[in-house]
Amino acid sequence: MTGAMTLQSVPDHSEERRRQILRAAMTCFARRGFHPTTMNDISVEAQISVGLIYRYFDSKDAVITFMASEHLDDLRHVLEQARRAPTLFEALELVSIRHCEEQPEHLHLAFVADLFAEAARNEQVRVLVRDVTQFFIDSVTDLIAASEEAKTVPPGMVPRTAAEIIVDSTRGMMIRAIADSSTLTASQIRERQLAMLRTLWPLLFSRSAPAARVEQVQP
Amino acid sequence: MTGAMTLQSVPDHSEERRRQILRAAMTCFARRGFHPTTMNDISVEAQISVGLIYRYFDSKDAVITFMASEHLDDLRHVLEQARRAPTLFEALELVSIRHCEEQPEHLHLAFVADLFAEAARNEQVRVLVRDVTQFFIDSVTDLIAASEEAKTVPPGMVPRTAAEIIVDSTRGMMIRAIADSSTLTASQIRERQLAMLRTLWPLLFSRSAPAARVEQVQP
Amino acid sequence: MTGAMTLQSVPDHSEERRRQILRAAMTCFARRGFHPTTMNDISVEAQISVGLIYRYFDSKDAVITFMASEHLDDLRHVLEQARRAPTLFEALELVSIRHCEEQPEHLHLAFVADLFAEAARNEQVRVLVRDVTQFFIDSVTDLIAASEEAKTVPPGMVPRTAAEIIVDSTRGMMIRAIADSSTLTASQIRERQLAMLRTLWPLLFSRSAPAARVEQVQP
Amino acid sequence: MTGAMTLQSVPDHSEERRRQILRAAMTCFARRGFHPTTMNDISVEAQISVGLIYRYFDSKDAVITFMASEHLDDLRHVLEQARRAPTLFEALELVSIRHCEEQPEHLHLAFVADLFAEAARNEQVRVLVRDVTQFFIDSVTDLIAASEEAKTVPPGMVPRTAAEIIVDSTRGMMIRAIADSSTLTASQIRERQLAMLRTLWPLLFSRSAPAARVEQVQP
DNA sequence: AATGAATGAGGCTTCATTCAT
DNA sequence: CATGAATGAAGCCTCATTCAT
Repeated sequence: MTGAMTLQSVPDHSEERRRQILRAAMTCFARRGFHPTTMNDISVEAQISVGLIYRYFDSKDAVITFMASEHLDDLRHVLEQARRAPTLFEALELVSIRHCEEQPEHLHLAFVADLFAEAARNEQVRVLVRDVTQFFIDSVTDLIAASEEAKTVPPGMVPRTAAEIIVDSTRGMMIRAIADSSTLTASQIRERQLAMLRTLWPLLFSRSAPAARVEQVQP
Repeated sequence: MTGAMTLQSVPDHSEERRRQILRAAMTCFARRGFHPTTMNDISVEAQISVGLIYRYFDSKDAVITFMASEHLDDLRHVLEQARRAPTLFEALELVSIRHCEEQPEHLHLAFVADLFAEAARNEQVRVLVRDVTQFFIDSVTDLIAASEEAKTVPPGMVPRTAAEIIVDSTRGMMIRAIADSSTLTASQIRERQLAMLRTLWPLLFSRSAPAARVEQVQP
Repeated sequence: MTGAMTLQSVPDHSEERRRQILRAAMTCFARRGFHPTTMNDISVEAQISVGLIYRYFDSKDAVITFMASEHLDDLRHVLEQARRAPTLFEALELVSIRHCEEQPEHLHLAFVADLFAEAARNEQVRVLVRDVTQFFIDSVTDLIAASEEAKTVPPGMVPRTAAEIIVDSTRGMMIRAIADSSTLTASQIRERQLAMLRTLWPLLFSRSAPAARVEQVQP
Repeated sequence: MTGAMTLQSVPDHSEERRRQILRAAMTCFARRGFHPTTMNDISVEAQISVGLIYRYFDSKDAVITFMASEHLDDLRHVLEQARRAPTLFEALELVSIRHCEEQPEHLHLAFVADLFAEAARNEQVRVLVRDVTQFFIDSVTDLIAASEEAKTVPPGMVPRTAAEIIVDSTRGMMIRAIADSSTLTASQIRERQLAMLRTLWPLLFSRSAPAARVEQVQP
């Protein structure tokens, strides 16, 4: 039995270390951003030596890239949950709130903002961000298409368009949240996010009538 | 007289140099981001010596901060124009398209993304971004409030809320554009931006009448 | 009995390990040289852990120094054989070819070159190289002095001088072999070495008679 | 006139710096070898900052490679002189003695040994060493072929073979000199080098007769 | 005896900034 | 005003060595 434990705990420990490093890196990245964060910062935060980080990651860039791919995994997880939500609204609530929600300790808004900035210059990260975004929109599109509400959308509004509006405005608001982060608390920001969703909701889904009007606007 | 000329031409020339440096910096920042851009990169781009940059700016950070404030000025200028647009739609078009429009050569998306990322850690930049955002929303709110369309919004939709939706989704879409920048051209991105505005438009404003007006907006 | 076995097998096993490490180190050194070879490289090559190397050697430098002294032992061994060779030519052939002969896989030219370079700065290694060289020349001198051929050398040619010429040109050619190692195969290099010896031979020894002897040497 | 001086001294100064760095590097390399020498060592020796070295050389490896190519240039220069020597003996004397002669301050034997060791692992250096060697042998071959002495060589001895023997034994002796450098002075080493040449000389060139003998040795 | 995770000093290199010309 | 050579702190990464297991 001890043998079994050992067999299990050896890779376990290794994985634990990896996570410890990633957690420390996230803390640092959230605090100062990718580029200004030094490998030493991370090692201090993780309470290990610099050299040890290189046993688990090839380079600083590898840490960033790995962290970005973790972000994609997180998102997948959230959307998995969303798919199981009883109503579309609850599903979207989960998605738009959880998307950039806080880590145990702090919002990783800063991390996500850095990720986007990094995407502008790092091909690998750009592809990741594109995948995340694509997956995000696709999933929300599916959620909408499968829902009751999709049956009563305004004319011209297709699930994908609605999904894009939701995803984009969520992200735009997130950016806004960064600027407001020293004035607003995390829960206030979350509340605001929610409020926007509640406002968009009836515009996107409920309704039946104003077809004529819209027709003219969209040539 | 030489003295007078000098007195007059120096600040003139000085301001020109300043702009030359800023233009070069923007090109570099758009290309590689703040942190990876070196002072040397800028000096080469501006075709001057490194030392000269320090005659006009205290430090690299000062260049970044100054550039951020320029961004605010640009925005003010755009909103000034928007205010003079004949219709709300045209005004919003100006605002949401021009917001992240291209430099002579390329979109400065990367610069804006970096600005947001920087906002997460640099108090000075954060305040600037907050101001930009605030000013942006306020202006759009004013535009809406002053327009004909505001009279026919859906129930519960106030000008400020509509403004927030427009601003946020514009920004969210801009982020999306970064990830897609290697796949899409600048004009395709601009077109997409425009399409979203056209979709949001009837949702936000039309509820009953002003069809005629809108007709004219869409030639 | 177990005790006896342990007492007997431990040093045995220990010596085996030592050799295993040295063999691995030689392979690495031959491949990349002293300095670029890491302790990890050696441990991987020897299929043991890094830590274990330190049970057998105090430091990386100790491995190098020990290996250098092994080189001296090898040489002693070769010269021992040479002394038992039937003719001087065969003896010299052994000496000048075997000197830098191949490991199972490849010439350890690189190792020897590193050894010489190291000699220029490491007193311990320098002394070793001096001893090797001295021993080498002395042995060849003895071989010559004891041979038939020594009786018919050109005027002014003493055994030691002939030995020096042989040793030096052998080494010089070895250096040349390094530069040619990507163009020539190990056996081509060996053949070249041999050809030089055949050329030097009549210059150094023949002056009058022992044709018959020589005939036999070259089958 | 001052202008002319300035125009001349600007590139001059740059070249001077380059040489200053190379001189310092050579001192360090001769003292401790390539790998153990740090960029900091070189900067201290050259009495400049580390960063400045990178203004003149791309990397540490570039310094080494450049230095190696300088070695080739030196050799060319020596052979140029040799070609103008009144007799073959004097020419060879120049070549075999000067080849590894001292810098203003010290023998760069250690540098050359390191060069050979480096050749075993660095393609670029290997090619350089090959070129140096080739050029060396070719030049000596030409010297011999053009000389009076070439008319009276022992049968079977062609200029190229004689050149190879001279070059190889010179190099082998140089290696030997490293091991003896703490026991012998530079001039003693030079004298020994010269003595060997004097011994080889009559073997290689003078002569007429012993054709029959040699014939049998070389099947 | 054996492992290999962990350490941390130290190497190479970059780059913001200064300053003599 | 303008240059760009020069500086040196600081970052990333490697690797000899140690030590708990």
